[in-house]
Amino acid sequence: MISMKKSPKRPLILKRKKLSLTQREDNASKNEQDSKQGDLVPLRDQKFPDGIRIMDHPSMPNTQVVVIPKTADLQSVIGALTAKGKQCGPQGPNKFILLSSAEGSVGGDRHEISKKLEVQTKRDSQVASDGTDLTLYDTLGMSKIIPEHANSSGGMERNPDEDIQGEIDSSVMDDSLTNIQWLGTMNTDGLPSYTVKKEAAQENISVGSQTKQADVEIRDSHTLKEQQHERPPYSYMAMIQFAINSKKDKKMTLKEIYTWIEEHFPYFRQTAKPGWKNSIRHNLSLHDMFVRETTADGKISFWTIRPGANRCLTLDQVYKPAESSASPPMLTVQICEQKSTPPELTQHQSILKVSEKRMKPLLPRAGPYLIPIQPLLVPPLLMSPTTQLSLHTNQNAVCGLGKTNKKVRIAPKVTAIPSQNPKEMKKDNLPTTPKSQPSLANSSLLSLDKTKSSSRRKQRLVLPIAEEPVILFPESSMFDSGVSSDLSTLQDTQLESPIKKCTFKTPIKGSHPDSSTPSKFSEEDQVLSHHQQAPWKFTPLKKEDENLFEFSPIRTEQCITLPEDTTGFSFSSTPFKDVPFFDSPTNLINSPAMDSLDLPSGSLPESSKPRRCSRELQIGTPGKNRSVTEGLVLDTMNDSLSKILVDVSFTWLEDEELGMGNISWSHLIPELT
Amino acid sequence: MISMKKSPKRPLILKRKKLSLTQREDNASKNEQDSKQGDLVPLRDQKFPDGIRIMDHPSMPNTQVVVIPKTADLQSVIGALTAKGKQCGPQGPNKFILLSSAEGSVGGDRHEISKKLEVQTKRDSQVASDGTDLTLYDTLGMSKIIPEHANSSGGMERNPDEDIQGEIDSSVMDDSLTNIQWLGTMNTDGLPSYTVKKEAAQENISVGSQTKQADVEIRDSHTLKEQQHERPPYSYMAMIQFAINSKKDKKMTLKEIYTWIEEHFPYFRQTAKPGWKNSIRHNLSLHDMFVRETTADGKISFWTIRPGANRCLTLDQVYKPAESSASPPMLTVQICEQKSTPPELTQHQSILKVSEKRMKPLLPRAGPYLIPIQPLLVPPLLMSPTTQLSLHTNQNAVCGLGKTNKKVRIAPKVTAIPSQNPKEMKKDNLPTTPKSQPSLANSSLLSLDKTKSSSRRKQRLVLPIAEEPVILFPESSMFDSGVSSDLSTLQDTQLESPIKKCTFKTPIKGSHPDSSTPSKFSEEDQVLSHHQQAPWKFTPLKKEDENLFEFSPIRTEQCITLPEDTTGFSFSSTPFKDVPFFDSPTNLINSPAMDSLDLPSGSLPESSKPRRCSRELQIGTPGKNRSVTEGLVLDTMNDSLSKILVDVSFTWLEDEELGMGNISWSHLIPELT
DNA sequence: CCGATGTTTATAAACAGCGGG
DNA sequence: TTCCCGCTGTTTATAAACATC
Ligand SMILES: [Mg+2]
Ligand SMILES: [Mg+2]
Repeated sequence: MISMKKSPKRPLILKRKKLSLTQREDNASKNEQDSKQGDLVPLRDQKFPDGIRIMDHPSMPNTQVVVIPKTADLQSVIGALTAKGKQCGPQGPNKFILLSSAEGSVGGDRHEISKKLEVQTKRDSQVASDGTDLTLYDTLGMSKIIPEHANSSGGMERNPDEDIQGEIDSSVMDDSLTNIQWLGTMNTDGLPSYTVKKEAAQENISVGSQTKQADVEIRDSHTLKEQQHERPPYSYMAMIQFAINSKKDKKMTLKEIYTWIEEHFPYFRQTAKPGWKNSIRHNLSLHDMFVRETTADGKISFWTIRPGANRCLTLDQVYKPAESSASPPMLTVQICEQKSTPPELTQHQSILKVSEKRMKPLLPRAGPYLIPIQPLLVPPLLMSPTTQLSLHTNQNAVCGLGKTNKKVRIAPKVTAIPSQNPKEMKKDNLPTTPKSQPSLANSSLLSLDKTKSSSRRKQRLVLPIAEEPVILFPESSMFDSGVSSDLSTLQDTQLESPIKKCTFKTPIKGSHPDSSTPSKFSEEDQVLSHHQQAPWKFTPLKKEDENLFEFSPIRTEQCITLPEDTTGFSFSSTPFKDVPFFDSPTNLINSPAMDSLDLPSGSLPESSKPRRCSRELQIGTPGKNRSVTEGLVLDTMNDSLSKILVDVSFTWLEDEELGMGNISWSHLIPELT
Repeated sequence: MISMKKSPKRPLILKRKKLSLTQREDNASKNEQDSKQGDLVPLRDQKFPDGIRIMDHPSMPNTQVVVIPKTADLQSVIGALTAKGKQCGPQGPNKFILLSSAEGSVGGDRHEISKKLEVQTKRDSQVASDGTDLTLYDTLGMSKIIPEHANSSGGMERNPDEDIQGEIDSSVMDDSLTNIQWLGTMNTDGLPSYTVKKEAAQENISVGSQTKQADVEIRDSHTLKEQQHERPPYSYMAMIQFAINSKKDKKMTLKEIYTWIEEHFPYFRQTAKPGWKNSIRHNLSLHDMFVRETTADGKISFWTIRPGANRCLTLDQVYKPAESSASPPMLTVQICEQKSTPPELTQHQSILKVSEKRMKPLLPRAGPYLIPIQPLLVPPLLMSPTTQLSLHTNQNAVCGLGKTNKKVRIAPKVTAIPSQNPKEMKKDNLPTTPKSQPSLANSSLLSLDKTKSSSRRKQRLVLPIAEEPVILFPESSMFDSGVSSDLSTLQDTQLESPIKKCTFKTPIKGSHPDSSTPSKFSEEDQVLSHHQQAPWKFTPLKKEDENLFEFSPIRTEQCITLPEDTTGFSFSSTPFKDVPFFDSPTNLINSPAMDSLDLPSGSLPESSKPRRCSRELQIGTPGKNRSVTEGLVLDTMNDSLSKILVDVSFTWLEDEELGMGNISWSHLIPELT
């Protein structure tokens, strides 16, 4: 009761999860190629017959980009690459970014904007409310999460071990609803309708005037004024990036950022508590990705995105058709502007915003997070059945996904189950000795809540060599860009409707475990008892199980801070071909171990210009000539295969190279099963 | 009402504040030495006649250490250094660490531990409750804050423009009380006495067994068991450092950290909500200073402090006598273990834990923050009266402090006004159009609350040359070590006693301004109305005044991540004379501009040992041979003069050099006025 | 003196991964 | 063996306390 409506505090994360595909242990000796799954092609000899091209990634150590023709056998390729990666070990290429050299637009690949925000060059038109989203279910653990993959619209149960494998499911999930929600209207739960009208609302525009133009972009949209506005599915970090990147010079004052966000996300003007601005400032300060600059006279402060950290995320990238076919694709994964960041980008989730197709508002975690794909695709490829994988490797080794598959949303398809689909997620494990977090399980709308699971980043880095030199920050940073999914209204519903008489603390999670990550529920209990001293303290330290982690990369871009040129590589607009990271990709194939420190820095022009990041150079058409393409990341150190969206803008990879167009691995995947 | 007792969420920060001493604008041409204040001595010719020695700091760029005999004219020296700094500009030395070569123990310099925690080698004994703390008042803005500098014990008002200048005031402020509070007992406000007994309490010890020994240190102390325990004045970050640094190998598992903290700070075992562990984990992940390592087999994770970021903070440093007279002093500012961090430490607050004298629990911000000293000391030295300084520069230019002086606590003296001194802080500006935050002004105990102010770090970096090369991260990091002050119980009192009928929202802060930094009060208002939708949204963007900031350093240690040796410079114990940073200090005097990148790295033995931070080498007597000495930092780029505590352990500065002993600038300062 | 802007710290939470039962 | 649960880690959201201008 205390907490009224208000959207869920943090955007509920939709899909994440690291899929372990192989054994990962050090039985590398036997898994070279005898991965008893059959068709293990060329072995580790990169002489892929199918016209596959492999080249080193210009900025990420131990990473290679593999361009595969659509006709190639993906499974074979993955098997071969995995073997190669395993063979090379931590010092050789162990991460592969797979791109299709053919082009194919997935069914439901492009969506319509569903609203007017940033209308421009929309491709085909498919109303978001009916948008066909590509949804995948991963077959990992989390058994309690029922598929709830509704083929038509309402979410009905789906028994496990079923479809899960083609995965490209353009069913109109209730998710479509969610997509629209955040745009306004769609108020879900009946809350006291406190339409606190904010009459002023226009000074924002006036203030925005200082910034010349460059963001004349939207503004037309909102026909919806005093709605209620759902919270957008983007994190503050993502929205700030959207805002800053919308300016040609990539600089914005705090006020402009406020204004931009308010204009593009009415939620913050209409519904959000005033504290949201505090959060914006907090994010600007907290993330070293955001750097404050000042005019020469020190009179004005601008916020910029640290060169090298700017993935040039823009709202239209995730919200608009993206009209990718425009400019030449280039694999800009993270190089963008700087050269001074050798060892940082290593992480397997280092690419770009993931999973949301163009113009899909409700992206399932746009940040650098990986969007895992079905594990069954790969497991068969290599290694033995992996006797003791993480947990579920075995069960889903067969393409028939057993129950317990989690839904994973892939880029384009927005069918993310809106909020009104009472699909019972395993609906039976509810009342049992509930000890897990939320399972509050109230009837309607909360189904999705428990269902989605996600995956973060770091954690469990298989540490190449343990105590080696140079490894100081093995995988380091790969600052995440913050776009996340949400599905909102879930949390809320739980809070508001459930009157939760004092004792109605679904035993689940009533007494917090020692590690005590606060849960919404335990908190509520507190509230009920009026902060009644709560029997805190649980004689700590229950067990002793240590986890096996490794090094954990430092989370903030190391950024050698050397000369820090930046001038030439703003990227974002005109594909800077001037700086050929690698001219001939082919001759780089099979490049041996490249230490994490000596990667790209040398290949860039050492014009040690001090600061001035990418500023002037990245003016060009904002968000235009960048095209996002689906790709896969194979991390042999991790034994993971993840789906990503690659922001293609790589000099050496011209249009003809990778077919540009919206390559959809989702289409390729079915071929494997 | 909702929020019961519970210590204030964040340790209330005691003293911080950057004092601007000069005009800072670009009228540098005229301020060379004609600072119409008279006695501007040797000009910028470093030929200081008084036997002053100047040497470059081994790790901080553009920083020199100046050792001044007690007999020297401080004012003159500062004036000369300032002129020099201004002359050299951003590329030359512009920060000076001033140390006294004589030794003098300030009155009330050493305090007793007041409790038993870590009893060992206490110097003289002066009970903390009666500890004579050195307190300064800065004469900056914040007019509402009355001096409340009680010469005896109770805090009585003191009219402005008075004493403020000798500043070394050993009056027994009620602060002494505060010091003890957090040790246990001292429960201040009457809270429902929920002595939730934690019977188990011993498993912690059992768990701690895995860590051999090395932290047998305390454990004796608590005669106070089921007290109520005040929250310690240290941040989580600081406590984690205390914990990790207590281990010989500087590694700890999460559990061990939990245990260590619980054992040393009963508050977390007895009083804190279970969420504190979540906070610990959060801090470990969030701060890149904490790095997770894993055993070769990947079975166990240890948390370590990133080499180069470890200031080797230990609880006994801030809580024990420190018995500094033991080993030879060495200016170890931040070198400690690594060499690979050239450009980071630059910041003017880069030294060590500040302000708390030995064994003072309630340190006023132990982190890298600077403890500013009286501004009036310097203003007269240089520059014109600064016609339009920040705000108050003029008014306090005279040593007579006008009203509006804030209290600033200096290292040793703990007299920080406990919580029961109803000194009316300006007691008159209370009811006026209250718009400021707390001024809730309930009778007793809240006086101190509003009084203390502090100072953060970054913000307003005068940017040496604006768009210059190399300046990429001007002052960069200087990760703060998190020790902060608290004075606790303040916040609480406000919350509990004031029943605050729903409408009793002291108009003060009732309607939040546009920037809306949430305030405790507006929150309470919310609570009263049961989260009543609150009239959010305030048509934002009031004025337009831009601030004049500059670059703002990235907040997390840049750490070049090169070889990353670390082996040799653990520091902390035996003064490593083996690594003479600068043999002959004198010949380094007046060293010209030294770029921020090429400073110390060359002077260290390049044994590029990969990781293994400082681990094995810094075993020695924990917290023993380091001695903390007061010093001043003159930053000519900033025109600031700040008082710091220097952890002396610098090879080239032997005992005889800087008299070791507790040099107290507070004593020197009076000479200037 | 206040409000906008910046910096940090504290807490709560949502998840992911893993290991033990 | 499975599955569930708790501990460990990672991030994001918010509220706050301060600082600076
Ligand atoms: Mg920042
Ligand atoms: Mg960390």
